[in-house]
Amino acid sequence: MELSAHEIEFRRQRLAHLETLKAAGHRPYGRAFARTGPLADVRAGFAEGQAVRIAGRVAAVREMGKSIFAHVQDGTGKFQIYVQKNALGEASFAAFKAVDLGDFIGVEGELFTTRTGEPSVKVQQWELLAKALHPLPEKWHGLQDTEVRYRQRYLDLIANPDVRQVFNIRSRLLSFIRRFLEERGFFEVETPVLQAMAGGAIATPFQTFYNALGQPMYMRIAPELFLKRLLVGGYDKVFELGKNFRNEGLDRSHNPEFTSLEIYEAYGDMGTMMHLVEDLVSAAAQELYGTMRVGKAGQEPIDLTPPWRVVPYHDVVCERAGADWFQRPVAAAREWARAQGLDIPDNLNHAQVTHEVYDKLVEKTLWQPTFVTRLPAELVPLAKRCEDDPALVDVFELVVRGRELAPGYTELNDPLDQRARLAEQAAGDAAKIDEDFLRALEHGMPPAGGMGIGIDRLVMVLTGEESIRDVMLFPQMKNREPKPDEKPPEE
RNA sequence: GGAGGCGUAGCUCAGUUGGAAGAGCAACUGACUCUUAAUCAGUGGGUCGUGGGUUCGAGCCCCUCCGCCUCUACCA
Repeated sequence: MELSAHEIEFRRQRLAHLETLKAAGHRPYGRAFARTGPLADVRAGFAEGQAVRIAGRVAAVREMGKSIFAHVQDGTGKFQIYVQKNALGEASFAAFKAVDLGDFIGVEGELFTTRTGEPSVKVQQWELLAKALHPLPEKWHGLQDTEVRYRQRYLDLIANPDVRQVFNIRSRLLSFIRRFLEERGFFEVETPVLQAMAGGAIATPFQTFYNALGQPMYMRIAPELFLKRLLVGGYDKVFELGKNFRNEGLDRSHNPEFTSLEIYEAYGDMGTMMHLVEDLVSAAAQELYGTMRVGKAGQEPIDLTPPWRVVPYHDVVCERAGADWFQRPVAAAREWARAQGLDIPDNLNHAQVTHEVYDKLVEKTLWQPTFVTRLPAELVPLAKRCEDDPALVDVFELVVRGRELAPGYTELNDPLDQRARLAEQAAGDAAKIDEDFLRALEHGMPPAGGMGIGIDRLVMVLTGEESIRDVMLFPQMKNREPKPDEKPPEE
């Protein structure tokens, strides 16, 4: 990339400072530095006059002639240091003036409190740990440009402390989920991401090629079919926490690569799963926030206190479209839907019109956690039919903030029905039927409840973030096309 | 895929009717031994996303392309 005159000048200055520091005996990029502890711990254990060693990135410098105040920042917070000429000596103090914003330094000194009451370190010795050759983003407004924030997330993390909070929550959530499930006897497993056939959901997979085997491969779109093989194999309670990949568009609730939690429990059903997810999510909120009411200030809070509302698909559609909805002729249904502003082609049958109504008019109004149950069978090929109505399946969709958060099923364990429904879905293309999975089912899979929950969307619910990109450290971004006269240099 | 918005200094942003490219922070020089958005004085820094067009003259108007954001569509 071409550098502007300003960038060239900036780099020249920083390299000159680096030379100054080297001449003063500093290593430009240091080795391990034994710290008293992270900055938050030093602050928590503050004792006047105590000797400490701390390290971090220089986040602010205020020079005042023969003394300098600065802040260093690490993963836990910031801490002020006080650098005095008569404490360091002429040479060391002069060298410190070549320290730039963004550099990493380690200091040794003693704790004291300034006149304004700020805990600080009076520096006796310091060393350079790493020189930064680029400027930090502006300190007051932070880094606003969304593109830079996502493409260079490290700058976002340095400049915008709130961003770090979101990812701390995400990390603690994952840890909590593992603890919660393990305490209940679930076993964490890992199943293939690279698959010869991508099943378990309806989605376009990413395709790749395995050279050694000479065969096409796919990135998984769901772990479901492998987890069910484990039920066949005798694992009663399993879960997998991992990435799925779907070759689709991206928007603020979809990233092509996303994290899901899938859970299966033998001898259970969808009701088992409803209780489990209710307990899991409400306990997570309690653990992470100390309350079950979550969301950003200014948003309508989400109340995760159990029990959550349970409503059949039939009823929730009738609430919006009228009690006689399912008795109306399809033409009348289409007409009503169009009057509501939906785009309904003439070839949609009644069930399809109903689903449009649910998708476009109902789901987005379900703000507080709601289990929508008893969905039409054709929407869900891997779930068991309801005992009292074979046209419906025994599933729930958990909807929060108008968005689907988690589906759960009473899993289909009848291999003959499963074959028929996969065949219907494959529409005559035998290559799309996972025979290996069907063979496993034919060996007998215990009745089971299963569910999947989108971790990214769960983090969105908990943190109140509106975009999936704000809960993923490195969201998918489009490549910037190099200009024709600016080909990457060959090396 | 479609519609709209945005792209100006390292960062955050102004830029009037088409008429000499600006501010704050950051940087540099100097002063200052309790500052914390330090202060004060001074200096440097621009391919106005890209390529073309209209015009005497374009940051501004028109077209192409690139990227980001929002909506929409596809997709569960």
